[in-house]
Amino acid sequence: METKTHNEICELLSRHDIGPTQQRIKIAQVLCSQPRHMSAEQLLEEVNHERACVSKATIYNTLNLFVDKGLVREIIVDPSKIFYDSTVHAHHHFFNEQTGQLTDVPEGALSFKDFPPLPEGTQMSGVEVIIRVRSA
Amino acid sequence: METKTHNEICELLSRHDIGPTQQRIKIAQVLCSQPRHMSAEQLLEEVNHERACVSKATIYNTLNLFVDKGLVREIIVDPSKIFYDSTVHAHHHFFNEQTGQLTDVPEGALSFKDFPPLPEGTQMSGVEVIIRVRSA
DNA sequence: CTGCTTGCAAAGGCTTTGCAGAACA
DNA sequence: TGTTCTGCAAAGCCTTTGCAAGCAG
Repeated sequence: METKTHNEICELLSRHDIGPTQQRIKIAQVLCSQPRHMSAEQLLEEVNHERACVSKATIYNTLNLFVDKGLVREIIVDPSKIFYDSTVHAHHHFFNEQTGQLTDVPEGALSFKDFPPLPEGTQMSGVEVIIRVRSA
Repeated sequence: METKTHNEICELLSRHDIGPTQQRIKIAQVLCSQPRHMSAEQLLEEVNHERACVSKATIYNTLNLFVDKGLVREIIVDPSKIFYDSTVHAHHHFFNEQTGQLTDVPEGALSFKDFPPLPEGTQMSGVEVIIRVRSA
């Protein structure tokens, strides 16, 4: 698996104003080394692959911190759990309802022709397109 | 509030192959008389507005049944609860992250120019566009 | 009568929180 | 040394489930 160096991760964290602790580095290493979509549970499992060393509470605290600081993005597609996406810039997703797999729509493959005006007194904070699929 | 008649609701239910019990009629009356987006909790409150007569379990059972039968649609925008939408045909949503308000994008106001091919071996089951907004 | 439906209470799963101990500057 | 972070356990919230009582045909 392609990974970023320890230094690259630390820079990434400090660029987002996040103090580099061991646990945060470990979590960022797994989630942010490449474009990925993971649930807290998957992340917990992978981070602690060899031996447990990051607790569930820390996983959640850290993910919320990362979201807060704009390092990762929350994707809401499944009522039972949140996915975290290491790709922050605008892009869209396929969601396989049967497998729970979340994958990226290739950049530029989706664009709008008409786009509606926002409701009065609001500003946009993001657009998400979820293309739900199931095995044929 | 504009409502459908008892008979219209019963027809609607039977058209979807749902046996018309008192509780189901009451729930459908609230949710389906006009285009609405409601959480289970909102629905529970409104159905039992005068005096409690539909239990929480029945609300959930009934909503799942309605979704199953295609009478209403689930909207996943908030990790903490599911919204149920009485408008079934394809349309999209504004979601105000601050107020939790979910509103419809007017029909025809949004269209795609480019649309990506689906992943191998899958068929589409739906497309949802969520435009997240916050008060300006 | 027979099968489906309801509703209570309990369980379940994901996430958050409180608080004491650990880590770091 | 003082502040921040971690981690355990417990709590919280939404939703589902088990099961006995109720209703409808």
